[in-house]
Amino acid sequence: MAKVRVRYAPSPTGKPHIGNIRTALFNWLFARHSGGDFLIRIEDTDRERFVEGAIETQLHALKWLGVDWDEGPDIGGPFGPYYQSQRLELYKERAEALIASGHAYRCYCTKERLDKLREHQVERGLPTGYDRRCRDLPAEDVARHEAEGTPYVVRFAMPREGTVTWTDAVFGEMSWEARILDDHVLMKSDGFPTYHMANVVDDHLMEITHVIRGEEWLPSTPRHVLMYQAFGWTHPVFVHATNILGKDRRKLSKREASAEFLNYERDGYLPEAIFNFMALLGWSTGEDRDMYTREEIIERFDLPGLVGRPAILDTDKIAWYNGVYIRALPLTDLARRGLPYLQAAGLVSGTPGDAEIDYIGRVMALEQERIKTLAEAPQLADFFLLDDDKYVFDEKAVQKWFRNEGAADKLRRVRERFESLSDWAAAGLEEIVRGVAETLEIKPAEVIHPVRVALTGRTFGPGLYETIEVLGRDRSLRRLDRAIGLIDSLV
RNA sequence: GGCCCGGUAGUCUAGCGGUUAUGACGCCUCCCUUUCAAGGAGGAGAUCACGAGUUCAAUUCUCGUCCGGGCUACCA
Repeated sequence: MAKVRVRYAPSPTGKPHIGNIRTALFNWLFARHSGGDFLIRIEDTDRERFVEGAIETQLHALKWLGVDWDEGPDIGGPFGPYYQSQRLELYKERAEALIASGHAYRCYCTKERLDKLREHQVERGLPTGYDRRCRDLPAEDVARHEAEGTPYVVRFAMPREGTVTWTDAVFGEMSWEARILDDHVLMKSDGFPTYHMANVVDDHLMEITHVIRGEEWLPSTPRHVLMYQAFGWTHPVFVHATNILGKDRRKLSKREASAEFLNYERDGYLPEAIFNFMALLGWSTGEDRDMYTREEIIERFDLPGLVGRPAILDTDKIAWYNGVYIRALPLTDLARRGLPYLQAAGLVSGTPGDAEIDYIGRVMALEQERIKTLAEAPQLADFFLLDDDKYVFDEKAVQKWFRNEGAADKLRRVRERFESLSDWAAAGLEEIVRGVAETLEIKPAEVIHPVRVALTGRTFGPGLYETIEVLGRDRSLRRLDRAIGLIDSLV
Protein backbone atom coordinates (compact mmCIF):
# COMPACT_ATOMS: atom_id res chain seq x y z
CA MET A 1 0.00 0.00 0.00
CA ALA A 2 1.20 3.47 -0.89
CA LYS A 3 2.59 5.70 1.82
CA VAL A 4 -0.07 7.89 3.34
CA ARG A 5 0.16 11.50 2.23
CA VAL A 6 -2.27 14.10 3.47
CA ARG A 7 -2.42 17.85 3.30
CA TYR A 8 -3.82 20.95 4.92
CA ALA A 9 -4.66 23.50 2.26
CA PRO A 10 -5.62 26.84 3.76
CA SER A 11 -6.47 29.81 1.63
CA PRO A 12 -4.87 33.02 2.89
CA THR A 13 -8.10 34.96 3.15
CA GLY A 14 -8.29 35.59 6.88
CA LYS A 15 -7.46 34.42 10.35
CA PRO A 16 -7.40 30.71 11.16
CA HIS A 17 -10.80 29.32 12.11
CA ILE A 18 -11.05 26.61 14.73
CA GLY A 19 -12.85 24.35 12.27
CA ASN A 20 -10.03 24.60 9.77
CA ILE A 21 -7.38 24.03 12.36
CA ARG A 22 -9.22 20.97 13.57
CA THR A 23 -9.25 19.67 10.01
CA ALA A 24 -5.51 20.28 9.89
CA LEU A 25 -5.16 18.42 13.18
CA PHE A 26 -7.08 15.41 11.85
CA ASN A 27 -4.85 15.32 8.78
CA TRP A 28 -1.74 15.57 10.89
CA LEU A 29 -2.93 12.89 13.32
CA PHE A 30 -3.68 10.56 10.46
CA ALA A 31 -0.25 11.13 8.92
CA ARG A 32 1.58 10.63 12.19
CA HIS A 33 -0.50 7.58 13.06
CA SER A 34 0.22 6.00 9.69
CA GLY A 35 3.85 7.04 9.42
CA GLY A 36 2.92 9.13 6.40
CA ASP A 37 3.59 12.67 5.23
CA PHE A 38 1.71 15.79 6.17
CA LEU A 39 2.13 18.76 3.93
CA ILE A 40 0.83 22.29 3.71
CA ARG A 41 -0.28 23.83 0.47
CA ILE A 42 -1.36 27.44 0.14
CA GLU A 43 -4.48 27.81 -1.97
CA ASP A 44 -3.98 31.39 -3.03
CA THR A 45 -5.99 31.29 -6.21
CA ASP A 46 -8.35 34.09 -5.26
CA ARG A 47 -6.38 37.24 -5.78
CA GLU A 48 -9.16 39.50 -4.64
CA ARG A 49 -9.55 38.00 -1.21
CA PHE A 50 -5.87 37.64 -0.37
CA VAL A 51 -5.04 38.97 3.07
CA GLU A 52 -1.53 40.09 3.92
CA GLY A 53 0.01 38.04 6.72
CA ALA A 54 -2.63 35.34 6.59
CA ILE A 55 -0.18 32.62 5.63
CA GLU A 56 2.07 33.48 8.57
CA THR A 57 -0.79 33.32 11.08
CA GLN A 58 -1.93 29.99 9.66
CA LEU A 59 1.52 28.50 10.11
CA HIS A 60 1.86 30.10 13.52
CA ALA A 61 -1.42 28.57 14.66
CA LEU A 62 -0.23 25.09 13.71
CA LYS A 63 3.15 25.56 15.34
CA TRP A 64 1.51 26.73 18.53
CA LEU A 65 -0.67 23.63 18.56
CA GLY A 66 2.38 21.47 18.06
CA VAL A 67 1.50 20.38 14.55
CA ASP A 68 4.52 20.16 12.27
CA TRP A 69 4.74 19.48 8.56
CA ASP A 70 7.02 17.55 6.25
CA GLU A 71 6.59 19.75 3.21
CA GLY A 72 5.24 23.23 2.90
CA PRO A 73 5.55 26.79 1.68
CA ASP A 74 8.28 27.70 4.17
CA ILE A 75 10.39 24.55 3.91
CA GLY A 76 9.70 23.37 0.38
CA GLY A 77 9.80 19.70 -0.53
CA PRO A 78 9.95 17.34 -3.49
CA PHE A 79 6.47 18.21 -4.74
CA GLY A 80 6.74 22.00 -4.72
CA PRO A 81 6.09 24.73 -5.17
CA TYR A 82 3.52 24.76 -2.38
CA TYR A 83 1.82 27.96 -3.43
CA GLN A 84 -0.84 27.44 -6.05
CA SER A 85 -0.15 30.89 -7.44
CA GLN A 86 3.24 29.51 -8.46
CA ARG A 87 1.79 26.50 -10.24
CA LEU A 88 -0.28 28.27 -12.84
CA GLU A 89 1.42 26.59 -15.79
CA LEU A 90 0.58 23.19 -14.37
CA TYR A 91 -3.12 23.95 -14.28
CA LYS A 92 -3.10 25.55 -17.68
CA GLU A 93 -1.50 22.49 -19.25
CA ARG A 94 -4.04 20.16 -17.68
CA ALA A 95 -6.90 22.38 -18.70
CA GLU A 96 -5.70 22.32 -22.29
CA ALA A 97 -5.42 18.57 -22.10
CA LEU A 98 -8.99 18.36 -20.89
CA ILE A 99 -10.18 20.59 -23.73
CA ALA A 100 -8.29 18.42 -26.21
CA SER A 101 -9.89 15.26 -24.91
CA GLY A 102 -13.36 16.81 -25.01
CA HIS A 103 -13.79 16.95 -21.23
CA ALA A 104 -13.70 20.72 -21.06
CA TYR A 105 -14.44 23.74 -23.23
CA ARG A 106 -13.96 27.47 -23.42
CA CYS A 107 -16.87 29.59 -22.35
CA TYR A 108 -17.18 33.19 -23.55
CA CYS A 109 -20.28 34.12 -21.62
CA THR A 110 -20.10 37.46 -19.84
CA LYS A 111 -20.60 38.01 -16.17
CA GLU A 112 -23.71 40.03 -17.04
CA ARG A 113 -25.28 37.18 -18.97
CA LEU A 114 -24.51 34.76 -16.15
CA ASP A 115 -26.05 37.08 -13.58
CA LYS A 116 -29.17 37.51 -15.66
CA LEU A 117 -29.41 33.76 -16.17
CA ARG A 118 -29.20 33.13 -12.45
CA GLU A 119 -31.75 35.81 -11.70
CA HIS A 120 -34.13 34.23 -14.17
CA GLN A 121 -33.63 30.77 -12.66
CA VAL A 122 -34.16 31.97 -9.13
CA GLU A 123 -37.32 33.85 -10.13
CA ARG A 124 -38.84 30.74 -11.61
CA GLY A 125 -37.72 28.50 -8.78
CA LEU A 126 -35.50 26.53 -11.12
CA PRO A 127 -32.21 24.94 -10.10
CA THR A 128 -29.43 27.41 -10.71
CA GLY A 129 -26.49 26.60 -12.92
CA TYR A 130 -24.80 27.31 -16.22
CA ASP A 131 -26.97 26.59 -19.26
CA ARG A 132 -24.10 25.24 -21.39
CA ARG A 133 -24.55 27.77 -24.12
CA CYS A 134 -20.86 27.69 -25.09
CA ARG A 135 -20.54 23.94 -24.88
CA ASP A 136 -21.55 23.35 -28.48
CA LEU A 137 -20.71 26.69 -29.97
CA PRO A 138 -20.53 26.66 -33.80
CA ALA A 139 -16.97 26.68 -35.12
CA GLU A 140 -17.34 30.12 -36.67
CA ASP A 141 -18.37 31.66 -33.31
CA VAL A 142 -15.36 30.14 -31.61
CA ALA A 143 -13.11 31.44 -34.39
CA ARG A 144 -14.61 34.90 -34.05
CA HIS A 145 -14.09 34.98 -30.29
CA GLU A 146 -10.53 33.84 -30.72
CA ALA A 147 -9.88 36.48 -33.35
CA GLU A 148 -11.38 39.16 -31.14
CA GLY A 149 -9.57 37.90 -28.08
CA THR A 150 -12.77 37.58 -26.05
CA PRO A 151 -12.00 36.72 -22.44
CA TYR A 152 -13.04 33.20 -21.55
CA VAL A 153 -13.18 30.69 -18.77
CA VAL A 154 -12.67 26.97 -19.13
CA ARG A 155 -15.59 24.83 -18.04
CA PHE A 156 -15.79 21.15 -17.29
CA ALA A 157 -18.01 19.27 -19.72
CA MET A 158 -20.18 17.43 -17.24
CA PRO A 159 -21.55 14.10 -18.46
CA ARG A 160 -25.19 14.57 -19.38
CA GLU A 161 -26.24 11.37 -17.70
CA GLY A 162 -24.98 8.61 -15.49
CA THR A 163 -24.27 8.22 -11.82
CA VAL A 164 -21.15 9.10 -9.88
CA THR A 165 -20.36 6.87 -6.97
CA TRP A 166 -17.56 6.77 -4.43
CA THR A 167 -17.06 5.83 -0.82
CA ASP A 168 -16.60 8.52 1.76
CA ALA A 169 -14.65 7.42 4.81
CA VAL A 170 -17.19 9.11 7.09
CA PHE A 171 -20.48 8.96 5.21
CA GLY A 172 -20.05 5.70 3.35
CA GLU A 173 -21.43 4.93 -0.11
CA MET A 174 -22.22 8.10 -1.99
CA SER A 175 -24.13 8.30 -5.22
CA TRP A 176 -25.00 11.38 -7.31
CA GLU A 177 -26.74 11.92 -10.61
CA ALA A 178 -24.36 13.68 -13.01
CA ARG A 179 -27.43 15.24 -14.60
CA ILE A 180 -27.91 17.69 -11.72
CA LEU A 181 -24.34 18.96 -11.89
CA ASP A 182 -23.63 21.98 -14.05
CA ASP A 183 -20.49 22.70 -16.04
CA HIS A 184 -18.40 24.31 -13.36
CA VAL A 185 -15.51 26.63 -14.07
CA LEU A 186 -12.01 25.14 -14.10
CA MET A 187 -9.98 28.16 -15.16
CA LYS A 188 -11.00 31.73 -14.49
CA SER A 189 -10.61 34.46 -17.07
CA ASP A 190 -7.61 35.85 -15.20
CA GLY A 191 -5.74 32.62 -15.87
CA PHE A 192 -6.06 31.38 -12.31
CA PRO A 193 -7.59 28.00 -11.59
CA THR A 194 -10.67 27.59 -9.43
CA TYR A 195 -10.50 25.53 -6.26
CA HIS A 196 -11.87 22.50 -8.07
CA MET A 197 -9.17 22.56 -10.71
CA ALA A 198 -6.19 23.40 -8.54
CA ASN A 199 -7.27 20.98 -5.88
CA VAL A 200 -7.66 17.97 -8.11
CA VAL A 201 -4.50 18.63 -10.09
CA ASP A 202 -2.38 19.27 -7.00
CA ASP A 203 -3.72 16.41 -4.97
CA HIS A 204 -2.83 14.12 -7.84
CA LEU A 205 0.56 15.64 -8.55
CA MET A 206 1.44 15.70 -4.87
CA GLU A 207 0.34 12.08 -4.54
CA ILE A 208 -2.20 12.78 -1.84
CA THR A 209 -3.79 9.54 -0.69
CA HIS A 210 -6.48 10.89 1.65
CA VAL A 211 -8.33 14.14 1.35
CA ILE A 212 -9.49 15.02 4.84
CA ARG A 213 -11.47 18.23 4.54
CA GLY A 214 -14.55 20.02 5.79
CA GLU A 215 -18.06 18.78 5.24
CA GLU A 216 -18.84 21.78 3.05
CA TRP A 217 -16.90 20.05 0.27
CA LEU A 218 -19.12 17.02 0.20
CA PRO A 219 -21.44 18.42 -2.49
CA SER A 220 -18.58 19.18 -4.84
CA THR A 221 -16.93 15.81 -4.42
CA PRO A 222 -18.82 14.24 -7.35
CA ARG A 223 -17.35 16.96 -9.55
CA HIS A 224 -13.90 16.05 -8.33
CA VAL A 225 -14.46 12.34 -8.84
CA LEU A 226 -15.57 13.01 -12.40
CA MET A 227 -12.53 15.18 -13.00
CA TYR A 228 -10.19 12.46 -11.80
CA GLN A 229 -11.94 10.13 -14.22
CA ALA A 230 -11.60 12.60 -17.09
CA PHE A 231 -7.89 12.87 -16.37
CA GLY A 232 -7.59 9.12 -16.15
CA TRP A 233 -6.38 9.30 -12.55
CA THR A 234 -7.55 7.37 -9.53
CA HIS A 235 -8.99 9.59 -6.88
CA PRO A 236 -7.80 9.72 -3.28
CA VAL A 237 -9.94 8.57 -0.38
CA PHE A 238 -12.33 11.34 0.56
CA VAL A 239 -12.88 12.02 4.24
CA HIS A 240 -15.36 14.71 5.18
CA ALA A 241 -15.15 15.98 8.72
CA THR A 242 -18.29 17.65 9.99
CA ASN A 243 -18.55 21.31 10.83
CA ILE A 244 -18.21 22.84 14.26
CA LEU A 245 -21.34 24.69 15.32
CA GLY A 246 -21.87 27.56 17.71
CA LYS A 247 -24.22 27.54 20.68
CA ASP A 248 -26.99 28.69 18.35
CA ARG A 249 -26.54 25.45 16.38
CA ARG A 250 -25.38 27.41 13.38
CA LYS A 251 -22.04 27.01 11.70
CA LEU A 252 -19.59 28.81 13.94
CA SER A 253 -19.24 32.20 12.36
CA LYS A 254 -15.86 33.79 11.98
CA ARG A 255 -17.08 36.70 14.04
CA GLU A 256 -17.42 34.68 17.21
CA ALA A 257 -14.46 34.80 19.56
CA SER A 258 -14.54 31.05 20.10
CA ALA A 259 -14.11 30.51 16.36
CA GLU A 260 -10.93 32.46 16.02
CA PHE A 261 -8.20 30.03 16.79
CA LEU A 262 -5.52 32.48 17.86
CA ASN A 263 -7.79 33.74 20.62
CA TYR A 264 -7.02 30.61 22.59
CA GLU A 265 -3.36 31.44 22.61
CA ARG A 266 -4.04 35.05 23.51
CA ASP A 267 -6.44 34.12 26.30
CA GLY A 268 -4.02 31.82 28.04
CA TYR A 269 -5.13 28.37 27.02
CA LEU A 270 -2.43 25.74 26.90
CA PRO A 271 -1.84 24.20 23.48
CA GLU A 272 -1.78 20.73 24.99
CA ALA A 273 -5.27 21.30 26.43
CA ILE A 274 -6.63 22.62 23.15
CA PHE A 275 -4.99 19.72 21.34
CA ASN A 276 -6.68 17.21 23.63
CA PHE A 277 -10.04 18.94 23.38
CA MET A 278 -10.03 19.43 19.62
CA ALA A 279 -8.96 15.89 18.82
CA LEU A 280 -12.01 14.67 20.73
CA LEU A 281 -14.44 17.05 19.07
CA GLY A 282 -15.87 15.07 16.18
CA TRP A 283 -13.65 12.10 16.75
CA SER A 284 -13.80 9.42 19.41
CA THR A 285 -11.52 6.69 20.65
CA GLY A 286 -14.48 4.67 21.80
CA GLU A 287 -13.03 4.55 25.29
CA ASP A 288 -14.47 6.09 28.45
CA ARG A 289 -11.67 8.59 28.78
CA ASP A 290 -11.19 12.29 28.22
CA MET A 291 -7.57 12.87 29.04
CA TYR A 292 -5.00 11.78 26.50
CA THR A 293 -1.44 12.75 25.82
CA ARG A 294 -0.48 13.74 22.33
CA GLU A 295 1.19 10.36 21.82
CA GLU A 296 -1.86 8.46 23.00
CA ILE A 297 -4.04 10.28 20.53
CA ILE A 298 -1.65 9.66 17.65
CA GLU A 299 -1.55 6.02 18.57
CA ARG A 300 -5.35 5.75 18.52
CA PHE A 301 -6.31 8.05 15.68
CA ASP A 302 -8.25 6.43 12.88
CA LEU A 303 -10.87 7.29 10.29
CA PRO A 304 -13.74 5.12 11.58
CA GLY A 305 -13.70 7.11 14.81
CA LEU A 306 -14.76 10.26 12.98
CA VAL A 307 -18.26 11.30 13.99
CA GLY A 308 -20.69 12.01 11.19
CA ARG A 309 -22.70 14.73 12.86
CA PRO A 310 -21.79 18.35 13.47
CA ALA A 311 -20.59 19.20 16.97
CA ILE A 312 -21.41 22.25 19.02
CA LEU A 313 -18.39 23.90 20.57
CA ASP A 314 -18.57 23.71 24.36
CA THR A 315 -16.42 26.49 25.76
CA ASP A 316 -17.05 25.31 29.33
CA LYS A 317 -15.39 22.05 28.51
CA ILE A 318 -12.40 23.80 26.99
CA ALA A 319 -12.02 25.75 30.22
CA TRP A 320 -12.23 22.52 32.21
CA TYR A 321 -9.55 20.87 30.08
CA ASN A 322 -7.36 23.90 30.49
CA GLY A 323 -7.75 23.86 34.26
CA VAL A 324 -6.75 20.21 34.38
CA TYR A 325 -3.66 20.85 32.28
CA ILE A 326 -2.69 23.91 34.29
CA ARG A 327 -2.91 21.97 37.53
CA ALA A 328 -0.70 19.29 36.05
CA LEU A 329 1.97 21.79 35.03
CA PRO A 330 5.31 21.71 36.85
CA LEU A 331 5.62 24.89 38.88
CA THR A 332 8.50 26.34 36.92
CA ASP A 333 6.55 25.87 33.70
CA LEU A 334 3.48 27.51 35.13
CA ALA A 335 5.48 30.51 36.33
CA ARG A 336 7.31 30.82 33.02
CA ARG A 337 4.10 30.62 30.99
CA GLY A 338 2.14 32.89 33.27
CA LEU A 339 4.81 35.56 33.41
CA PRO A 340 3.96 37.26 30.10
CA TYR A 341 0.37 37.75 31.24
CA LEU A 342 1.53 39.30 34.51
CA GLN A 343 3.84 41.57 32.58
CA ALA A 344 1.15 42.58 30.14
CA ALA A 345 -0.99 43.62 33.10
CA GLY A 346 1.86 45.76 34.38
CA LEU A 347 2.27 43.69 37.54
CA VAL A 348 5.79 42.54 36.76
CA SER A 349 8.60 44.45 35.12
CA GLY A 350 9.86 43.53 31.69
CA THR A 351 13.10 42.14 33.08
CA PRO A 352 12.40 40.54 36.44
CA GLY A 353 15.38 39.55 38.57
CA ASP A 354 15.94 36.16 40.17
CA ALA A 355 14.26 37.17 43.43
CA GLU A 356 11.20 38.38 41.55
CA ILE A 357 11.03 35.21 39.47
CA ASP A 358 11.26 33.17 42.64
CA TYR A 359 8.47 35.19 44.22
CA ILE A 360 6.23 34.77 41.17
CA GLY A 361 6.83 31.05 41.31
CA ARG A 362 5.61 30.95 44.90
CA VAL A 363 2.57 33.04 44.01
CA MET A 364 1.66 30.85 41.07
CA ALA A 365 2.01 27.78 43.26
CA LEU A 366 -0.76 29.12 45.45
CA GLU A 367 -3.00 30.10 42.54
CA GLN A 368 -2.42 27.02 40.41
CA GLU A 369 -5.49 25.10 41.43
CA ARG A 370 -7.90 27.94 40.87
CA ILE A 371 -6.60 29.26 37.56
CA LYS A 372 -8.56 28.26 34.47
CA THR A 373 -6.55 30.25 31.95
CA LEU A 374 -3.19 31.97 32.18
CA ALA A 375 -4.92 35.23 31.31
CA GLU A 376 -6.73 35.01 34.64
CA ALA A 377 -3.47 35.11 36.56
CA PRO A 378 -3.30 38.91 36.85
CA GLN A 379 -6.77 39.36 38.28
CA LEU A 380 -6.36 36.45 40.70
CA ALA A 381 -2.88 37.28 41.89
CA ASP A 382 -2.63 41.05 41.55
CA PHE A 383 -2.71 41.68 45.31
CA PHE A 384 0.51 39.69 45.65
CA LEU A 385 2.24 41.92 43.14
CA LEU A 386 0.77 45.34 43.83
CA ASP A 387 2.48 47.69 46.29
CA ASP A 388 1.32 47.51 49.89
CA ASP A 389 -0.54 50.78 49.56
CA LYS A 390 -2.01 49.96 46.15
CA TYR A 391 -3.90 46.68 46.40
CA VAL A 392 -7.63 47.29 46.36
CA PHE A 393 -10.07 46.63 49.16
CA ASP A 394 -13.26 45.07 47.93
CA GLU A 395 -16.26 47.15 48.97
CA LYS A 396 -18.34 44.21 50.15
CA ALA A 397 -15.45 42.66 52.00
CA VAL A 398 -14.86 45.86 53.93
CA GLN A 399 -18.54 46.14 54.65
CA LYS A 400 -18.71 42.66 56.07
CA TRP A 401 -15.47 42.37 58.06
CA PHE A 402 -14.26 45.85 58.91
CA ARG A 403 -17.41 47.70 59.85
CA ASN A 404 -17.91 46.07 63.17
CA GLU A 405 -16.90 46.40 66.77
CA GLY A 406 -13.47 44.97 67.47
CA ALA A 407 -12.18 44.58 63.92
CA ALA A 408 -9.25 46.88 64.51
CA ASP A 409 -8.53 45.28 67.86
CA LYS A 410 -8.27 41.84 66.27
CA LEU A 411 -5.85 43.10 63.66
CA ARG A 412 -3.74 44.92 66.24
CA ARG A 413 -3.41 41.78 68.31
CA VAL A 414 -2.46 39.74 65.28
CA ARG A 415 -0.01 42.38 64.15
CA GLU A 416 1.69 42.56 67.50
CA ARG A 417 2.28 38.83 67.66
CA PHE A 418 3.27 38.60 63.99
CA GLU A 419 5.97 41.15 64.63
CA SER A 420 7.65 39.05 67.25
CA LEU A 421 7.33 35.73 65.39
CA SER A 422 10.79 34.30 64.89
CA ASP A 423 10.11 31.71 62.19
CA TRP A 424 7.95 33.27 59.48
CA ALA A 425 6.12 30.18 58.24
CA ALA A 426 2.53 29.04 57.80
CA ALA A 427 2.48 26.86 60.93
CA GLY A 428 3.56 29.63 63.29
CA LEU A 429 1.26 32.14 61.65
CA GLU A 430 -1.70 29.83 62.09
CA GLU A 431 -0.85 29.36 65.72
CA ILE A 432 -0.94 33.10 66.25
CA VAL A 433 -4.23 33.67 64.48
CA ARG A 434 -5.91 30.87 66.36
CA GLY A 435 -4.31 32.07 69.58
CA VAL A 436 -5.85 35.51 69.14
CA ALA A 437 -9.26 33.94 68.59
CA GLU A 438 -8.84 31.92 71.73
CA THR A 439 -7.86 34.92 73.77
CA LEU A 440 -10.91 36.81 72.55
CA GLU A 441 -13.07 33.70 72.95
CA ILE A 442 -14.37 33.82 69.41
CA LYS A 443 -14.26 31.41 66.50
CA PRO A 444 -11.04 31.34 64.47
CA ALA A 445 -13.03 32.36 61.41
CA GLU A 446 -13.85 35.64 63.13
CA VAL A 447 -10.18 36.49 63.02
CA ILE A 448 -9.22 34.73 59.82
CA HIS A 449 -11.63 36.62 57.62
CA PRO A 450 -10.70 40.14 58.67
CA VAL A 451 -7.02 39.25 58.40
CA ARG A 452 -7.56 37.97 54.87
CA VAL A 453 -9.37 41.13 53.88
CA ALA A 454 -6.66 43.22 55.51
CA LEU A 455 -3.86 41.50 53.62
CA THR A 456 -5.49 40.78 50.27
CA GLY A 457 -8.42 43.16 50.05
CA ARG A 458 -10.80 40.35 49.23
CA THR A 459 -12.72 37.45 50.74
CA PHE A 460 -11.40 34.63 48.64
CA GLY A 461 -8.07 33.23 47.60
CA PRO A 462 -5.46 30.65 48.55
CA GLY A 463 -5.00 29.40 52.08
CA LEU A 464 -4.49 32.37 54.44
CA TYR A 465 -1.32 31.20 56.15
CA GLU A 466 0.40 30.24 52.91
CA THR A 467 -0.58 33.62 51.54
CA ILE A 468 0.91 35.44 54.53
CA GLU A 469 4.04 33.35 54.36
CA VAL A 470 4.61 34.27 50.73
CA LEU A 471 3.81 37.92 51.34
CA GLY A 472 6.55 38.03 53.98
CA ARG A 473 6.84 39.79 57.29
CA ASP A 474 7.44 43.36 56.20
CA ARG A 475 4.70 43.47 53.64
CA SER A 476 2.22 41.73 55.93
CA LEU A 477 2.84 44.16 58.77
CA ARG A 478 2.55 47.15 56.46
CA ARG A 479 -0.71 45.82 55.14
CA LEU A 480 -2.11 45.24 58.61
CA ASP A 481 -1.21 48.82 59.47
CA ARG A 482 -2.93 50.04 56.35
CA ALA A 483 -6.07 48.04 57.15
CA ILE A 484 -6.12 49.26 60.76
CA GLY A 485 -5.86 52.80 59.47
CA LEU A 486 -8.72 52.16 57.12
CA ILE A 487 -10.92 50.76 59.86
CA ASP A 488 -10.16 53.72 62.13
CA SER A 489 -11.11 56.10 59.33
CA LEU A 490 -14.44 54.32 58.92
CA VAL A 491 -15.60 55.02 62.45
C1' G B 1 -36.80 26.24 -4.47
C1' G B 2 -33.25 22.01 -5.84
C1' C B 3 -29.47 18.44 -4.25
C1' C B 4 -26.89 16.21 -0.19
C1' C B 5 -25.66 14.93 5.04
C1' G B 6 -27.19 14.33 9.92
C1' G B 7 -30.80 13.58 14.59
C1' U B 8 -28.62 9.19 21.88
C1' A B 9 -29.66 14.09 28.61
C1' G B 10 -28.25 21.54 27.94
C1' U B 11 -23.17 20.00 25.48
C1' C B 12 -19.27 16.40 23.66
C1' U B 13 -19.83 11.17 23.14
C1' A B 14 -20.03 5.16 23.69
C1' G B 15 -23.27 1.83 21.35
C1' C B 16 -22.90 -1.22 15.79
C1' G B 17 -30.55 -6.61 17.04
C1' G B 18 -31.31 -8.68 23.23
C1' U B 19 -27.39 -3.27 28.05
C1' U B 20 -30.25 -1.30 34.70
C1' A B 21 -28.36 3.01 27.32
C1' U B 22 -21.28 4.41 28.42
C1' G B 23 -17.93 8.15 30.07
C1' A B 24 -17.10 13.37 30.45
C1' C B 25 -18.42 18.88 30.71
C1' G B 26 -22.14 21.76 32.98
C1' C B 27 -25.94 21.73 37.05
C1' C B 28 -27.51 20.15 42.29
C1' U B 29 -26.45 17.88 47.34
C1' C B 30 -23.09 16.28 51.02
C1' C B 31 -17.93 15.69 52.90
C1' C B 32 -13.16 18.20 53.48
C1' U B 33 -12.23 23.43 54.89
C1' U B 34 -10.73 30.11 57.13
C1' U B 35 -12.83 31.77 51.88
C1' C B 36 -12.59 30.60 46.64
C1' A B 37 -10.95 26.64 44.18
C1' A B 38 -9.19 21.70 43.90
C1' G B 39 -10.36 16.81 45.70
C1' G B 40 -13.83 12.83 47.53
C1' A B 41 -18.95 10.71 47.70
C1' G B 42 -23.66 10.97 45.68
C1' G B 43 -27.87 13.03 42.59
C1' A B 44 -31.10 15.07 38.88
C1' G B 45 -31.18 15.07 33.67
C1' A B 46 -32.55 10.64 27.43
C1' U B 47 -40.49 8.46 25.66
C1' C B 48 -32.36 6.92 22.01
C1' A B 49 -36.69 13.33 17.08
C1' C B 50 -41.65 11.27 15.49
C1' G B 51 -44.63 7.54 12.72
C1' A B 52 -44.85 3.10 10.14
C1' G B 53 -42.65 -1.39 8.72
C1' U B 54 -38.78 -5.94 8.97
C1' U B 55 -37.87 -9.28 13.18
C1' C B 56 -39.21 -13.67 18.52
C1' A B 57 -36.69 -8.90 19.69
C1' A B 58 -35.23 -2.57 17.66
C1' U B 59 -31.41 3.19 19.94
C1' U B 60 -29.23 -0.25 16.41
C1' C B 61 -32.06 -2.49 9.74
C1' U B 62 -35.83 -0.11 5.85
C1' C B 63 -39.24 3.79 4.43
C1' G B 64 -41.89 8.34 5.40
C1' U B 65 -42.50 12.89 8.30
C1' C B 66 -40.41 16.69 11.14
C1' C B 67 -36.21 19.32 12.74
C1' G B 68 -31.03 20.85 12.19
C1' G B 69 -26.82 21.53 9.05
C1' G B 70 -24.19 21.99 4.29
C1' C B 71 -23.96 23.16 -0.92
C1' U B 72 -26.28 25.54 -4.92
C1' A B 73 -20.01 31.90 -7.52
C1' C B 74 -14.93 33.27 -12.80
C1' C B 75 -14.78 32.24 -3.09
C1' A B 76 -12.40 28.66 -0.98
